[in-house]
Amino acid sequence: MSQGSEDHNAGTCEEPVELESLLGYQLKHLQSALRSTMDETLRPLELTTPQYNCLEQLRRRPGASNSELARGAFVTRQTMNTLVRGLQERGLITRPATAESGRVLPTRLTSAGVEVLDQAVSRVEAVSARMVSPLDDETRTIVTEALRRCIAALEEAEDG
Amino acid sequence: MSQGSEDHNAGTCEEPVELESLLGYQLKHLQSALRSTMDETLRPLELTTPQYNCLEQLRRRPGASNSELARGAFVTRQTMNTLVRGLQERGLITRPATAESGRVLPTRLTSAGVEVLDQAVSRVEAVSARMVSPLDDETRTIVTEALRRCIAALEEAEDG
DNA sequence: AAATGTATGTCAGAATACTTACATGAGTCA
DNA sequence: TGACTCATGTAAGTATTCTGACATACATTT
Repeated sequence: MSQGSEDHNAGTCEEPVELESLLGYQLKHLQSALRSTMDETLRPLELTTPQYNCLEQLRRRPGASNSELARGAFVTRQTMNTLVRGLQERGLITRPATAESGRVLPTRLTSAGVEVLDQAVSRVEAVSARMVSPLDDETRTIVTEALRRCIAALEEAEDG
Repeated sequence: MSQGSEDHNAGTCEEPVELESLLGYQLKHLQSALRSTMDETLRPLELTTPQYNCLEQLRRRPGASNSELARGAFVTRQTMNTLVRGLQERGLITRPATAESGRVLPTRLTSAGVEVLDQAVSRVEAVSARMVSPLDDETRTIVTEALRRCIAALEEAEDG
């Protein structure tokens, strides 16, 4: 604390901590590396990482709505909408033109989509395996659980 | 379509693993939450997270080149260039119009930039502290080290 | 039934970041 | 010196994602 604020040139000139020891920095670095590697891996299938995420979500929740997919992929509805359209035009997913009950248009994988997704999954799993290869089982569990707690800590106090 | 390969529904229908147990998923989730929280925290200062990262880099490496900043922030030179211009127009950083020796235009924080950055740093550190608050010191070390190893594993085999 | 609140899908525009491309300066090597 | 390589800065165009806005459909309340 201490906000005498006058004689504290500390704010700027102190070299606070090594970047590499900051979780946020490592997080961003790893995310960047993972994204690059995944894009590279998926390029032969003409899929981007967000597109893959969309298909993957759909595999786990067949018939999901656009908004549901968006929440699961941590993007906005609008972003997911453009994503869905692209995949729809390519024939990888289907979506009814009109809603059955509400406004929800349940989306599903086509057989072509399943085919592409199968290839994508095996590639992505290989990347994922490579990423965690330096960690033993116990460490993986610890890290995953730790990240889960960090997420909760960030989100709990947020109003929305 | 329908090819002989009907009886291997394994590729798609198997529910492979819980999403929450996948490191990549948790990574994305946490990154998303962190980004949102940081943007929210920095909004009163009229700074976005990328802009903050730029200033923060500059604090650690005064006189860094645009390309250097880009690498440190995991964005392209061009992206950092637009970022730098915006901050320059706002008077938070300075950049010589012409290069002294090579083509490098060393960038530095202005006193106004230092002032804003100081406020930003304290806010961001609060967010960061909240994020890691559920972890004890040992776990933080383990997680940070684990992420470092994952980064290395992803990057080592890459030609890029 | 009417009003309200919530969730969805979608359009339009702006912000953001990337890819491609080119020119310039410096270092290396013949 | 000249050719080659590499890194930098920048421009133009594209792609991606967001914010703001609006209409629709259902549930709840009055």
